[in-house]
Amino acid sequence: MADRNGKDAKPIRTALSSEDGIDLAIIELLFFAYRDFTSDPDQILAEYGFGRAHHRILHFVNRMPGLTVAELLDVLKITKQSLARVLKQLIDTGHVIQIQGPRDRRQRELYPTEKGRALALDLARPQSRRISAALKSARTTERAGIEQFLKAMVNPELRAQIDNLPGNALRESHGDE
Amino acid sequence: MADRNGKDAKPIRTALSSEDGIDLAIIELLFFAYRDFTSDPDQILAEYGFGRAHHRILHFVNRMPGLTVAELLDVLKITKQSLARVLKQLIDTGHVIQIQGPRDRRQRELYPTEKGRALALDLARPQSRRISAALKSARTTERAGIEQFLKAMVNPELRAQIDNLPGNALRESHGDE
DNA sequence: AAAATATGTCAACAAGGCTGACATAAATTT
DNA sequence: AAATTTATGTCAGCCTTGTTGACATATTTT
Repeated sequence: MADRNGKDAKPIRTALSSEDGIDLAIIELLFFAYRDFTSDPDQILAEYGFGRAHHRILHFVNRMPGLTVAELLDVLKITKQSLARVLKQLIDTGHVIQIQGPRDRRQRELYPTEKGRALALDLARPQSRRISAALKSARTTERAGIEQFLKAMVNPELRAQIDNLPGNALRESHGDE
Repeated sequence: MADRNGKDAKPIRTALSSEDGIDLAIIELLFFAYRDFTSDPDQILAEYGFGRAHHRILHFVNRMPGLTVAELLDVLKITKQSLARVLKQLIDTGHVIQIQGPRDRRQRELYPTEKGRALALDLARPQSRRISAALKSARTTERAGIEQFLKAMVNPELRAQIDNLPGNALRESHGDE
């Protein structure tokens, strides 16, 4: 009757390692790399009382000006109620503006203001600098290999989200087209 | 008096692109890659009523068995109150156990149980599979280049956290030593 | 005219961060 | 031996950002 719920079990004292064929090195590298990659903009955002949610919205509104609320929801994969709260703050602070859709007047097209564009750039700059430095330090100037690897990490059915962004030369052959 | 707080400003209709020398391609690839990289374990965790916080704790307890609460806090960079809530659940469910430190009896050494080790492996497996597939698809079998890039993305002063993990052959020369 | 769609909004809830305050046991310092 | 510091635990409350469900409005489609 001991060990009813798994308590009072024995401790495992050996470290998990690459024994079971798990690629721990890259799993952990992705964790640490992403943690620090996001820390740069996080600091700037805090000055504005913003968070990562604001960053994501601001980034995609800048990358796809005029996208509708529904389109933004689709990229971010969150609910409209979640979006509304954060988007409202970006609108109230004059970083984003809404314009009634020209063909369908129910839609709200989202655009950055100059202020919003400037902030998006401020947030992107340290990330870009970090990437640039990392690319240099990786002796193998294998930028292409790194891009291919990262893209291949994305779910196949969602890779279109990448291809649909403007000026992304990173398109694979799609059979025809 | 118009434009008091940045509202009623003009919309910018041009998309942000690689104009200002910002590396948008890799910024976005990291975002999408990490989003999907974490989605695999997230699904499994949901079955247990766990979240990403549980995953992080479980991972590092498995990778550094016997580490103390203070050491874990240092790796995760969260407060002990945040840790306590989640760690308690892992202990109550028999995934992690605490053992009084042998030299310093104030310390609590954290160990995975068999159950905890099994779950950690279940969570790591799909991530490892995704990485393996991505490495294959990146024609350039430049694993080393990718590892170097990711490591170079981490804050220099925090790279020791990577080096201190067991069985990580990814050590740079540190001058002497 | 009726139904469907795009958006907004209200209310309530949860996870997982945070801070501040205080308690305990054990180690260290005086 | 006494006082202080350290490692940990815990209580209470707050914030952000996600969730669901319900309902309102304007506009487009059927």
